[in-house]
Amino acid sequence: MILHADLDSFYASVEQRDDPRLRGRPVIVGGGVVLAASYEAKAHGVRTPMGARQAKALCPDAVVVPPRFEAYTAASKAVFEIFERTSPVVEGISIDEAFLDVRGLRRSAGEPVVIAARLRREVREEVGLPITVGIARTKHLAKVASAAAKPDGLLLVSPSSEDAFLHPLPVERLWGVGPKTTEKLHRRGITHVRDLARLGEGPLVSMLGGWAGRHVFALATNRDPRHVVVGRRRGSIGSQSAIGWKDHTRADIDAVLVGIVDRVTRRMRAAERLGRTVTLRLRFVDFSRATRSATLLQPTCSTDVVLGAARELLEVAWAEIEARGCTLVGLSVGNLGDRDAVQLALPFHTDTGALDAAVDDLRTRFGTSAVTRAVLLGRDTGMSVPMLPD
DNA sequence: TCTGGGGTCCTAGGACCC
DNA sequence: TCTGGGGTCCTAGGACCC
Repeated sequence: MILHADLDSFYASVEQRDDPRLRGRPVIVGGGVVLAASYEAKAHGVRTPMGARQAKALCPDAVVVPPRFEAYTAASKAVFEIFERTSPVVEGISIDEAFLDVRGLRRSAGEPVVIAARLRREVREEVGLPITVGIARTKHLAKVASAAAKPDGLLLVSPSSEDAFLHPLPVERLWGVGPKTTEKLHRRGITHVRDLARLGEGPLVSMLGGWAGRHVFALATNRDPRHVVVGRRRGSIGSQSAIGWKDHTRADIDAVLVGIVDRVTRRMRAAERLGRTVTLRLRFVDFSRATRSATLLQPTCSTDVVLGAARELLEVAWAEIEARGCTLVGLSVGNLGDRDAVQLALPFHTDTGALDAAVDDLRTRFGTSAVTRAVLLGRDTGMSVPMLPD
């Protein structure tokens, strides 16, 4: 069985832990925007990412506190230490959640429910934070189960009750179905998971596209072969900055760019990572975005090299920015692409079912992100898999 | 619901190579 | 001189997640 462990309202819970006056009160972490809201605040309809003004209107009693990222990082580290000693197979998803594979631990540690209850108790006692755990046979079910059990809960979806659990859920509860997909489905009268399962794969593929359609159908029919992958490393490091509504000169924007590039390359050096692709993301007043990227001949973490590339990209983009007649309000630089790929040749497949199975197999063994390309060309395929970290 | 900063994954098309 | 299959790498954008 797989556990999905998810800290509740993480940032807000850390604030309530560290300041007793905040306990039992609605707490909002953030400045201009809500980064996290305690359950007391959520009860008033406060959500993330909501503007602070709107949040205050919904919940006038809320205490707004600025974020303390060092405290969250430290708390996360402490919780992950508990994860690691609970199971050797832990896959971190973000600062506040992880999957734990507890198959094979029955003998030494007990039933999954017992392991999960102990995990919750230890996180509460040792780190002082509430955490919710979903338990199921697959990652997806465990994830959906923890969401259903929040806050401070524990939910086991037993193998015999999987469809009964999944089918009555609204489509947007599936992990990977966001606002756009939900809207597409709702327009066609598809509101619940059981509707997706009944509809079949074909109609979903024509509605949502190849991958998305197959993915959503697989989740709705409770097929999720993904394994818990240990030791995943992030594939990119980036930083961004909102630069405000007023008009900016080239010099203003360049100053922001210098700051962002400095931050990114510092973090790259700290993480001992190199990148080859510099990506410049621009955000406009109407919240549209544009991306410009350039790939260097050699991977680097040098501030000067990345800044040079970012400046060139900005130069190219500038004309388009002006043509757009839109004020630039955000800027970000990311750097990625240092994964060294090795080529794998797949056996010759004449039917897509066998090919998909082979691809799925690689994905479960190496992780979804590891298999970067699987092209079906006629009846042949090529695929590249990056070398795994040590 | 009108938006912060950090990410992941997939798609489609073009340049280029043999 | 033109056409073609098979393939890699790069760029840009969309959708999603926390």
